[in-house]
Amino acid sequence: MDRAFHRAMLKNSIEVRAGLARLLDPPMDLTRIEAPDFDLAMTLNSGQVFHWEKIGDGFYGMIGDRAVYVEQRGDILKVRFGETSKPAGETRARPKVVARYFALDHPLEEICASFPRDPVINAARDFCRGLRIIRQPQWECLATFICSSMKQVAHIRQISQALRQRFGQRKQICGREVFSFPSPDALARATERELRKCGLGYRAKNLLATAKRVASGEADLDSWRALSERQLREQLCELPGVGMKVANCVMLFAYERIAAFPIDVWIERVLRETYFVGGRKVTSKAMAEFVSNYFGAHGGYAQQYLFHHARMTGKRKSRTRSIDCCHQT
DNA sequence: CTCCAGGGATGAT
DNA sequence: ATCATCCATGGA
Repeated sequence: MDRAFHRAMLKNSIEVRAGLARLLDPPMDLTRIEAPDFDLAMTLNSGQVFHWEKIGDGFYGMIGDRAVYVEQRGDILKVRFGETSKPAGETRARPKVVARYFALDHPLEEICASFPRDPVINAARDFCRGLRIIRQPQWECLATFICSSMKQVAHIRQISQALRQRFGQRKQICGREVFSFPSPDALARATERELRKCGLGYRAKNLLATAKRVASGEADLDSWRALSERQLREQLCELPGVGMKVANCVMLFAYERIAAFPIDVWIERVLRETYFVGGRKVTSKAMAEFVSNYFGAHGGYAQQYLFHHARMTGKRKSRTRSIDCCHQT
């Protein structure tokens, strides 16, 4: 009977563990949000935002200071917010916040229809159906892209995660930990050495200097929303670690300036191979002028589609192409 | 192992 | 105004 007792305990233990495991699963009472013409996974993996983690069917991350779980079922998003530390923790998801973050109001059909017609942008448009330019918090976006210089997307994700874990606030969603992006003050109080421990390398100095400017109010990111495109770019470029490319990313991803056209190594490769074939000595100014004229008012979207398509179809410098012709698995 | 990455600041032409 | 060089780090 002693053995029977142990068996009963073991069974009980297993059932308890199974119950706990169920609690850690995404809960059933998810808020449903209609999201037609939207591809959540492609949007979150397109190199515009770096902290969402895919586990199972959904993504765990944060929108502002709220922990969020979100998964896509066809044209429906199922969402849950984590408990907030603010008045009487409510966990009801607020669809408006999610819809705004994922820019579900952007008229994608209209935007895509405004693209010029050529084989390269056509292919990118078809490949990236449902990819949206999301609305990111300004500081989070600015700081992350200061860290992005000469880093691969995987590295940026790693740096973002390290900064969040070390300097952000821990939250919980569906039994998992997520961390908020640290405030300007939190980073401004850090030392360069501490930042370097997050894998920042030489970017630590720039991030720290910019954090101090923002924390002190010398740089008022929110008030810059009223500026013209040119004025906004000017202000951003005065911040340490921010040049044309990063400024355009922040304008595109955090200021709704969807004409902004960041030119990184991938996009430059596409431009040179597609629109500047043979032409030597193409200055960066000439490229910026060309894309502004050619892609127009929604150039940022065209840029993001070209970027994601080029990256996913892996067209780096012609690699050792020896065995990708006729092998079978 | 080597290669390269969502670049920017700096100093020399 | 354009150009070369250096800057750290780690995934592929």
